[in-house]
Amino acid sequence: MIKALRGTKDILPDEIRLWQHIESIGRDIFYIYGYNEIKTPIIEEASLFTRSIGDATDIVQKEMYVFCDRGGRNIALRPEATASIVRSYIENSLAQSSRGAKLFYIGPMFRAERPQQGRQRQFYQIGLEAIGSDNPFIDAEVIAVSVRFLERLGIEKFHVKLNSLGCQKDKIRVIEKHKESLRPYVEKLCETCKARFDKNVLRIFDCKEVSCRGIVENVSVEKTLCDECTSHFEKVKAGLDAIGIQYTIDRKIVRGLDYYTRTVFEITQESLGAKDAICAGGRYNNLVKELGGKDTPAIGFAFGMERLVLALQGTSGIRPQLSGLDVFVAVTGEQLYGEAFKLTESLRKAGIASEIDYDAKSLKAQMRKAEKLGAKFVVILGEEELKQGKVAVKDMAKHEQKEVEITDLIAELR
RNA sequence: GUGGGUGUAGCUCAGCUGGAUAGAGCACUAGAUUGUGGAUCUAGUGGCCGCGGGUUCAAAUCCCGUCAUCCACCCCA
Repeated sequence: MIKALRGTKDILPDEIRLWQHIESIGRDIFYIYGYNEIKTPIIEEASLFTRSIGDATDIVQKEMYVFCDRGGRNIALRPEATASIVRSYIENSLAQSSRGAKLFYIGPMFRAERPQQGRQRQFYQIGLEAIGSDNPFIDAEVIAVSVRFLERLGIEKFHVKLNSLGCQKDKIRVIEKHKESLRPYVEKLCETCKARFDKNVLRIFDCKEVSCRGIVENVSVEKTLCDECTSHFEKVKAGLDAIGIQYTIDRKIVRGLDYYTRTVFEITQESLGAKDAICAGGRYNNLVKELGGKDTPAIGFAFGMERLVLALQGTSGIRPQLSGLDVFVAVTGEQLYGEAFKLTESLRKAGIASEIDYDAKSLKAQMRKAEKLGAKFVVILGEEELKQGKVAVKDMAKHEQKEVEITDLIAELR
């Protein structure tokens, strides 16, 4: 038997209502804040991601699906959307668009990770990007959108963590500084932190090993950002304060993608387990230029759809049901299916959601099926009534039944 | 990539110190007097016991391998 690939899954009709619910609330809130939807291809030239995310990162080195197509091109399944959107922004000159470059997206991403709760190899993200401004109000606005989105969904117990990585110069300086101060202790660090020393020093400060924590505490963390970045960060905080968005400053928020600068943030949610980040994002002021566009600042975030679904299932919030059926058409005998077929078609043509079971045996079985499908009405075709041009219409909720002229049926059901 | 847990009916699971036709609940199908739903009762369908190998007179049960899955690490939404 062929099964779905590791880390991929089917989203079945029962669950998909929840997905649609999330997407529709997302679309609403994003439009309210002035964002427009964009769909970019799932496949891109692999170099787009090695250049944007960083060719030393795990995402690119170990987790990206890369293959050669028949033309010998080096293709990647996108591991995230920001790079694609920036590529599209440059390629389509969206800077010139009157709609501006506030964009949102919903779609699948691919990373060859080991699956666990809230982590799939094909997973879905819903996110947005605001390209074109470095104004700290935009940072505050973008964070506000993500918070309002969660509020509208009815998800509770989430927590905004905020940090600033500073500009490119700050980042390099901070990394060098940390390496310098940690260098004497490298041998005492745990194995993963030894690897982190070269790859991602900042993460050492987030290590759970007791020994590493001890070392880290003794290393002085001085003022790390330049004046401009400090002031920018202060304004972002002031913006959030002004509109009542709660957050905490967390110096450990580092983000794994190379392109982040200045503001970075993460939203965690309690019911998610180890993968508790439901949303993450930040500024990427150098990316547009790096991918060949004009020097343009930008900021964005992404939510993990699977994690939104988990959080929503963990909340006592709304659970959308499969939409009910208007009418179930039942017959009292096999020979009536011809009439029933025509009648059902006329109902559907009139926009009334109708179902019929051509293989049902007894009327009882058909009634049961109507009940299961959640039909509001059952239209019963009986031999006697049909001779007079009538059918029986049963209101399932009221347990009432009456005879109706076929010619009046559609009006009756509306 | 690393570690641990788990693979038995569509779903949740029992059975596992080897022993005869592999079980329950839910779900599904049908029946409980004539052409009428939800409740109840009755019956029925449905299993290569994940896959491959080994030990044994005998394997769902023990051993090895493999795949899948879950949780955690790494990393990350």
